[in-house]
Amino acid sequence: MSSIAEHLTALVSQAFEAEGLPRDLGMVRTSDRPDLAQFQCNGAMPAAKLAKKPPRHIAEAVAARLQDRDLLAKLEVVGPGFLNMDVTDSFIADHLNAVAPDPRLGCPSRDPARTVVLDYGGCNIAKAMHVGHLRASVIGDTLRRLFEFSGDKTIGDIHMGDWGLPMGMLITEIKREQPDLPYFDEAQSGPYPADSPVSIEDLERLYPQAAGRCKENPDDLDEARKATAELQSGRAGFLALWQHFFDVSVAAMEPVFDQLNVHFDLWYGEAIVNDLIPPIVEQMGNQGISELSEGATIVRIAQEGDKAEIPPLILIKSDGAMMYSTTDLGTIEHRRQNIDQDLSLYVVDQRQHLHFEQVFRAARKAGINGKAEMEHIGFGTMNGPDGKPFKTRSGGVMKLQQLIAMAIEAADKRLTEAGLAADMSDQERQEIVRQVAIAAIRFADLSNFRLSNYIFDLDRFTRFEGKTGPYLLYAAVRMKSLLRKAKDKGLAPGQIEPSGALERDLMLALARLPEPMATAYERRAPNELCDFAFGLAQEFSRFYQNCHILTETDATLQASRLGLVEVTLKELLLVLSILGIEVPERM
RNA sequence: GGACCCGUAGCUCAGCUGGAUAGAGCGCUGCCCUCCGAAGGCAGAGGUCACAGGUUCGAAUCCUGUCGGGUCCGCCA
Repeated sequence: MSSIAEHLTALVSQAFEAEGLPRDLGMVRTSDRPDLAQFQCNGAMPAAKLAKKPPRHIAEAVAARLQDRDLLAKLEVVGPGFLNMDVTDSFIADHLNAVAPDPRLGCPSRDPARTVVLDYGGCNIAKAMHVGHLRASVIGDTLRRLFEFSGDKTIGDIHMGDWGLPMGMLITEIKREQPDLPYFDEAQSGPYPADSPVSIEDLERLYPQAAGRCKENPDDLDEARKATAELQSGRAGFLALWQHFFDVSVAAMEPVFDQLNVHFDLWYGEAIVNDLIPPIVEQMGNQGISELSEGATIVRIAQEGDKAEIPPLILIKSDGAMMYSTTDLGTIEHRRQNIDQDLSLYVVDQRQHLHFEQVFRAARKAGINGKAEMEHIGFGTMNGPDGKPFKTRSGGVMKLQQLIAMAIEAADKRLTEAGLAADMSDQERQEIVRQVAIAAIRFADLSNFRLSNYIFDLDRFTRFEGKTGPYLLYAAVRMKSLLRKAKDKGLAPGQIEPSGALERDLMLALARLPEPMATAYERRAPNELCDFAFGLAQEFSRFYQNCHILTETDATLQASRLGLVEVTLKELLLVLSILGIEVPERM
């Protein structure tokens, strides 16, 4: 099954080939000028150069080979050599009837399917998630859903920051407050208590406290370094304590990600690759890739063609400790050993672009990535109304939980204003409020192009009017409501029949689905799906406004329109599910 | 100093692998509820696509330069 545009592309490509021209000139796409035609092909213009013939002549020759009247309602050559096409209403209707029962709604599955690891989240143990984690997790989760739908096998990895100096700082800080805990007694090696001696609140308080102390006093810093080294070399008490940090932190993260509909398959962190680091360092030494420079072990990664000199990757600092680049190499090694992966996507702030360039080059140089391609999927920052990075009113870092709470409050207010969800139980209403809030946040974030910075404006995002998540929810709920009412009246959706212009416009919009799906995949650009979902909802509203269904007296037309509503809903729900947006039954 | 990202309507943003009259939302003006959810629809005003060159039959899109904003640049993560 393929889209109408693909179907036309195949035909027009054949015609170009028959004219002795390259096939790919026959690419047909949705017309930029819907007032002139439904579909267009611009291939005659570039062909003119190759064939040294006027583009109009080429377009006319191609057109002459396309006299398939069952398919084309219109075929004309316009302007310098545009090939404009309309397909017949019956072809469009047939296409939709074929696509409607398909769970993929006509979207092809990628062949060959690949195994793709997506690295998003990047949260740190013992530190509350802040707004910066929102984009990583929402974009990453959406790409995971998109790749999975497109036919790939996907693995989402949160890739937590759970190793290194901050852990040593925490250990020494806790020792200061509770020196009698068994974890610090070198004489014993367990078993240790099952319950954590610290809560997430403790950790969030202790970490900044410890960091401040280490900054002030070099002796404290040394102690923290020592504890870090002991942890990393496997001291049992410290490992047991660290495990509590990990568990307590994950337990705090899970509900936040649940609220956001963000899912991870793997809750790995840096700690898991600890043992892989020494062999990698040794290997790179043996390969002659690394070298000593100013006391540090570095990997030079400059390549020919670089516009500027790219600084080397530091594998081991002059004090013997490793850098996060080293850990990232460890992660690549870990994945190569454990996952048969074809591609790794790193959904991380664009500011880290250079870092990933360094890591990828070093990994390729040493061959530790195996067959896996690696790609940094950067994104811009989320700013406050002043255009600067989003902060709380008092100027501090805003926690992700706080932001979600604000969105929920705003959504609640909107629903009250609109008199929605008024007759529902508290529990039901609460869930709808959450769904509206998350739809607002996710849609707002995803509808901007990934690399752009954007301004977080909760008031705007939670509106039901305009290009917002709540508007899409409204549109989908209205469809559900309509189908419910029809069912109550004993009406069932039927075959979609060719009918009026409004129906045709909606059908054409529906038939386009594979295009944004493919573009979003190729460019790793969820905003393509947002644009499509919004355009579809608008097209539906137009149809809904003007084509009444429940009062329609022509039974065939009525069943056809109901069928159209049903497919529209299916398609909208599919796209929204990829965006991680849930739609309530009513609101 | 060097590199990367960005500059499009009053505001917030799409469009950028070259194509016809540059789009959307908000805001603004005027219409449309005896009818399925008006949280909607229709019509309209509003843009020298930062600026200057270049390539091309054709440039918001590609190239060069200038100006303006952001970011990054070996021992933090």
